[in-house]
Parts: sequence; structure tokens; C-alpha cells
Amino acid sequence: MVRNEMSECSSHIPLYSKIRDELRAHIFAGDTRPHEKMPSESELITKYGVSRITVRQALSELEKEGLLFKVAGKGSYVSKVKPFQGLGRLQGFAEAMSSHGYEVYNRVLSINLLSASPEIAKRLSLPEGSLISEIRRVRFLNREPVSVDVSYISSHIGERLVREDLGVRDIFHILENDYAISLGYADLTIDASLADTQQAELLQVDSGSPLLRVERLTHTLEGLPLVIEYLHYHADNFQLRLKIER
Amino acid sequence: MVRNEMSECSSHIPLYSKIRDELRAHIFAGDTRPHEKMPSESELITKYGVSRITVRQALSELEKEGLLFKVAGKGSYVSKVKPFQGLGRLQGFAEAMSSHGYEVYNRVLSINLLSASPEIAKRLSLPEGSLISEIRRVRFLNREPVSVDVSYISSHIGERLVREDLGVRDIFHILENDYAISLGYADLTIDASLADTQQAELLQVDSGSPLLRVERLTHTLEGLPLVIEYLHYHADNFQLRLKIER
DNA sequence: TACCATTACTTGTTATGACAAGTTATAAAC
DNA sequence: GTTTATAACTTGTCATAACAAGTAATGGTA
Repeated sequence: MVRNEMSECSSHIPLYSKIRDELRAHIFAGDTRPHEKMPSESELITKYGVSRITVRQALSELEKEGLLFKVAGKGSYVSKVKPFQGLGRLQGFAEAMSSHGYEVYNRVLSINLLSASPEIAKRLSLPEGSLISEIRRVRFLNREPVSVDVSYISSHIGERLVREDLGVRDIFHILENDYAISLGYADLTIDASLADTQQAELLQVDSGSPLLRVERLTHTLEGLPLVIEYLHYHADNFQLRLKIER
Repeated sequence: MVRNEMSECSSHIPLYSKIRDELRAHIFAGDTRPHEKMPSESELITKYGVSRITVRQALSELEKEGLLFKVAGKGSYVSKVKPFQGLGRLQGFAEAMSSHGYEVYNRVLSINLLSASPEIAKRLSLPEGSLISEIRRVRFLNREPVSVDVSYISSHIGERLVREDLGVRDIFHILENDYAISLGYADLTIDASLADTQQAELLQVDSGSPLLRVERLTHTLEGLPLVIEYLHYHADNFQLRLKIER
């Protein structure tokens, strides 16, 4: 068959990924709501003028991402998804989410310079009363707030971070690429809490809603504690996932 | 083309799933070690006598499972399994806690035989409506209730479990030592919820208290889903901890 | 020897075709 | 009217085919 018209574009982007991204955008935009039926394969074939194997690959990837599920003999349906962050590797929030096609944005609430509390100082192996930077942010996924994030890092690094664009970039990304600080591992402590008034307002939920609370202490490649974060996720909209070996 | 010989079997198991399962068993058995090259697509085509689309589907699913990765122009390679420390290991509750000196006790609330819901059936890769056993327990740590645990397992195994002493023994322990079923890995999904009336009473907390909710799907060493559990931890008394590598 | 082109592999992408099997609405039979 | 059979959808599975593109080894040329 003759080369398809859609591939006329100078870039060599596969057709299926273009279709996949377009369908995903539709889902994120809410054009097709959860549990509603997606266009059938034959409809997509005629709409995009491609073969069945191509639309199936697009749909298959969206299914793999958890955005839709298929029922044999009926069709594909948008699933009610909770976005999730995999804990298989140490990743920043934006890093993990944008690879799944999500739009990520951080609203910086405040950046303060203060002296480390005993708790923080101990975790970061700093002398008590050391100058540290406190960064308060709200994380948005597809324009919906999903977490309130408070980070503490030595002011020596924190003062440089102030000048960075924390609205779109991960702190992890800045540390590794701009500051050449290699990250090694993180210790996570996970539990749950109830949203207080301030958290509720920031996350646009009712006060007393369940929050997934994560304390993350990230270490450099050399094993030195670098940054400690207290993350409060809106549990109705977010999950953590991991695989563990026996 | 003539129907393939592999499909002569009375059961209507797809060819790709047969190939997928066989390759996965090879990987888990260590026949092909991490970073070693898997057979190429053409080798698998001749070996199994199927078309390329079929072996690609098998390989694609294994890639989705994280068991292998592909390099264009080179081949497929077995992924390295990242070892986890501490609570990153798949352990039964009693197994993990008693090694830390805690006194563990399980109160069995009920054991029911019922037909699998679509959700459960899908997770356990069983036909919808299959007979499964539901085991409801409350877990005690030093005589204080810490979690409500609902487990679902194929009735074929569940009916044997009824006769075991689930009050002190881990299901994991029974499966491995008494039934000789080797466990491989588990997929965990973590979020938070609020205690409903029943959960609150069982955990002796106020209704509406924050609960850490964990869904754990445990697989055999061969990679087949075995048991799915819904664990609700009393968040004030329990935390999950893990270490993540960059 | 160093470099480059060819070649022979690999996976990636896509088309076309076919039949199986699950679902649903319609029409025919009772 | 109720049931049943059929038709018309849907997704699932699989074969064959072709070309693109990435990788590596081989060989020939400068």
C-alpha cells in the first residue's frame, strides 16, 4: 500500500504514538469521561486512515498506562484512573508523571531560610541550628492539585535553588543536571493522615480527607543525606506502586 | 494458512500466552541470566513455528512486566532484578514483625467461599465467577489491632487453608512450606482511606481515622498471580518503610 | 593501520487479510 | 408476548508481507 498521508510530516514519529497521544489528550481533557466508550477500532481506522494493527497498538499502550480497559465484543472504555508513582526507582514527581503523558506543574508557596530543628538537623546530619532552606510547594497533575510538598535542604544548596524555575522542574533534575550532584538512594516512610485546614484548602478537598503521607530522605551517591521531604498526597487522586521480590 | 500445530490442544489458550509463560519460566529459572540476550524474534518464530506478530506479543507482555527490555537492532535482554532491602522484601506480616520481636496474632473473622467478582477474577487471572476463598482477618501486634486484612485466593487452595491454623501462621509460610508453592514477587498499590464503622470497631479507633491501604497481589515464582490481599493499616500505629535506589 | 562501505543481522512500524469469540439488537418462530 | 435464531457489531488472535532503522562484523580502500 502507498505510504500513508499522516506520515508525510518531516519528523519520523510513528503513527501509533501520534494516535495514542491524541486519544490520551482527549481522555485527560475529559472529552470522554470514565466508563464511557472510546471509538471502536474500525472507527479509528477510518478516522485516521491507518490499519487495524496501528490503532490496536495505540489502544494497547493506553491500556498499559491504565487509562482504558477493553471488553471483548463491546469496546474500549475509559477507566477511572488514579495516577500513581512507581517506587521501583528513585524518581522526581515530574520525572515520573510526565513520562506517562501527564501535565505537571508546581506552585511554589514559599521559600524560607531558617535554622534547622533538631529533627531536621538529625535527619540531614547537620549541626542543630544550621541554616536550611524550606521549600513549600503544591504539585498539580493535569491542573488538579495532588500533593503538598515541604522540602528541607542545606541553605548552601537551597539558596541556589531559589533562582531556579521550580514551577516546572524537579529538584532532583536540577541537582543532578545543573549542580552535578549524583543521587544515590532514598529512605521512604509511608503512612496516612487527615487533611488539616490548610492542606485541605491547598488540595481543594474537605478537611479530614485521607492523605497519603510520605517522608522521603534522599541521599547522594556517596550516601550523604541531601534533602528531606514531607509529601502529603491527596489519596483519592493518587497512589504509590511498587514491586517487591521474595 | 493452516491452523498451527501448537493450537491442537483442546484448551483455547492463545499461542502468545503459552510462549510468554514459557519464556517467563525460563527467566525465573535463571536459564537466561540478567543482561543476557534472549533468543531473537526469528529464532522464536522457527522454534515455535508461529508468526512474528505472535512472538512479538509474547515479548511485549514480558517487557510490560519488566522482565526484559529490548534494544532496537540488537535484541531482547533479561532485566536485572533490583534487590530491595528491609521492608522491600516480600514478607508475610508475622514473618516481618516477629523477626523484630513483636508478638503477632491473627483473629480470623470469616472464611467464605464465593464466586469471583470481575475485579478479583481479573487480578488473579481466573475466569469470572470462579470459586474463590475470602479470608477476613484482624492482625494484632503486641495485643493491639493494627490491620484489617481481606485475602482472596483460588478456592482450590483456599479450601485447604481453612484447615490450617491461621491464628498464628502466615499464609505465605503455609503456602511455601506446607504446599510447596514458591513465591516470587508482589505488586503493591498504596493509598489512604478513612476507617468505616466496621473497620473502626475492629481496629479500636474512631470512625473516620486515617488508614494506610495496601493492595498486594502476590505471584508465584513462575510469575502467576496467586493471592490478592486488601490490607488496611491503622496509620497511627504502623508505617511502611523502604529504600529506593536511583 | 585507519577509515569507510557493504552486508547481515536485529527490532520497529505498518498494511492486509482472515477467522474466532463475545455482545447486542433485530427479526422470526413459537 | 416470549423465546430463539440471526445478523451486525465489537475485540481477540494469528498469518504473511514489506520496508525502515539501529547495530555489528566484514571487508576493501586510502
